[in-house]
Amino acid sequence: MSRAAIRYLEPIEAPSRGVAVLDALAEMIERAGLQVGDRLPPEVSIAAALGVGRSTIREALNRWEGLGIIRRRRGDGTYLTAKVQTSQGPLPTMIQLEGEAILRLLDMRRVIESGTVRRAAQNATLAQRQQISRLCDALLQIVDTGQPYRAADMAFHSAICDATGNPMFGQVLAKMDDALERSAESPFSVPGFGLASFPPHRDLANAIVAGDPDAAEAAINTILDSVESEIRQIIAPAQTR
Amino acid sequence: MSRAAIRYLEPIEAPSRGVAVLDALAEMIERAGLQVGDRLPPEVSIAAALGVGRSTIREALNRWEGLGIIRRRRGDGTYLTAKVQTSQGPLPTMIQLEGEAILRLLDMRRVIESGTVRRAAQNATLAQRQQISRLCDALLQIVDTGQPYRAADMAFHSAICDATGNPMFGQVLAKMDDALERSAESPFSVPGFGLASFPPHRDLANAIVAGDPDAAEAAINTILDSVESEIRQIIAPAQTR
DNA sequence: CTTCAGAATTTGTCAGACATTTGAAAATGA
DNA sequence: TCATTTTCAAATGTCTGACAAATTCTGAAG
Repeated sequence: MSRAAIRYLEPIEAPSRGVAVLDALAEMIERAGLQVGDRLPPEVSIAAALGVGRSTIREALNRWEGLGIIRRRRGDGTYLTAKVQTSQGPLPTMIQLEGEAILRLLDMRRVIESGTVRRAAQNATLAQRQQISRLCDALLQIVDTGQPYRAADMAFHSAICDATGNPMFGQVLAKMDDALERSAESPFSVPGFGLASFPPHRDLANAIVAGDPDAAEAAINTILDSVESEIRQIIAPAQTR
Repeated sequence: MSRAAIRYLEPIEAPSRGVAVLDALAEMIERAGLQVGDRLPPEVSIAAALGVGRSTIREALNRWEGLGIIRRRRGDGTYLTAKVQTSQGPLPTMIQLEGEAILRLLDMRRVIESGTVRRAAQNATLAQRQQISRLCDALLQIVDTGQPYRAADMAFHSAICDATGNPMFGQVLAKMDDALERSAESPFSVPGFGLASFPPHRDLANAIVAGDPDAAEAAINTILDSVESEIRQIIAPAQTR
């Protein structure tokens, strides 16, 4: 029964209830041991337990729904669709949740990027392969000299997307890039972010030029592995365990 | 003046106002030419122009705020902090698809679906595997008896998405489904569409239950192959190239 | 021209009400 | 007894109205 979970809620008094509500909810979910698929207490109960209006609860839950953390079904209830890890520390739970959303986005990106490089390795024209190799050289040189690499990186990956023959890959990856950059704790704002991921770029370019889809997929996975580990370090610095 | 922008809003009547409001807002922002940093019209004006309550507007804006698209300042207004990607997901709303665009979307879908079933085969819990197997049985029986299979098919794939542990896969695939259905030449409006793709569904369910990612990917590719060939037959006559 | 008080505007929150949908218990029928 | 239909309680979706709080604009006083 989801009813039992509401006893883990205490009235809140902090200013800016919006974020406070999310913190209280995250704590409740953890302490009540709610799992993915479980139903949350109804909005009216949550509102009553926290001593706030239902509108406030709904506004908070809307944000979570946008992030894919919960799913609501009219006439039924609200269900948990993703794991909520508060990490039990002094870290603001809200930040933590956004971090999990970033990791999910990156996982999504890994899938699309795998398909992209495979198709690029198979479908690229000779001119496109030369262009990719050239842009990779330019990118690595810029990184070596310590200059801002963002533009060159995007040009490199953009060329790969063009080589797939399906412009949708480029559009979708650009959207996901935007979403990452605009995130609350954008990894791109961290100085030196992503440097470890550049050496494998040479492997990726070589694999595409050689027309080897498996090697290209392996290379992009290596790149994304290092990016993911860097992001994990950013969003979970207190996980000393 | 942000006031001028509200004339691009027209009353909406679709069911489920929440998403309709976001679409209307995105269209307004585009048509009014609002840039990053510009102020949106006040909530009351938007609500009045759309003919909905302010609560509905606020719920929609809250999702955007959670995604970092807008920033709100109490007593001041709401400002655009990022280029609007219509609707909330990482995928753009591909409003009108026709001809080759459908095939490109299907190729995109093949990539995402491959990643989805692989993750489902690896991460699904025992209960989720049983649920998937059960839903597959129900789906095949419905198809055999000639009943409308759309709902059962969506339930089956939805269960697979849930099993990935990453709700974004479900969101993205649902959005692609919507795009296909809304398409000018929607394959779903063709009677008997997709029937050939159902026998391999059993293989897909078995592979996920057995936890075999490679077999699951092979099965989903077989399914999508038959769907693609059917779509080609539908759209090919119109393109007597 | 500068400064400051107050009005106007805008978002944040609350309360109550009704609509719509869902799920399950209860009633009905064979 | 079992299957089907009806009814009803519960939950989310939406609207209205109101007030609080913060910001910006306005205008008068110095």
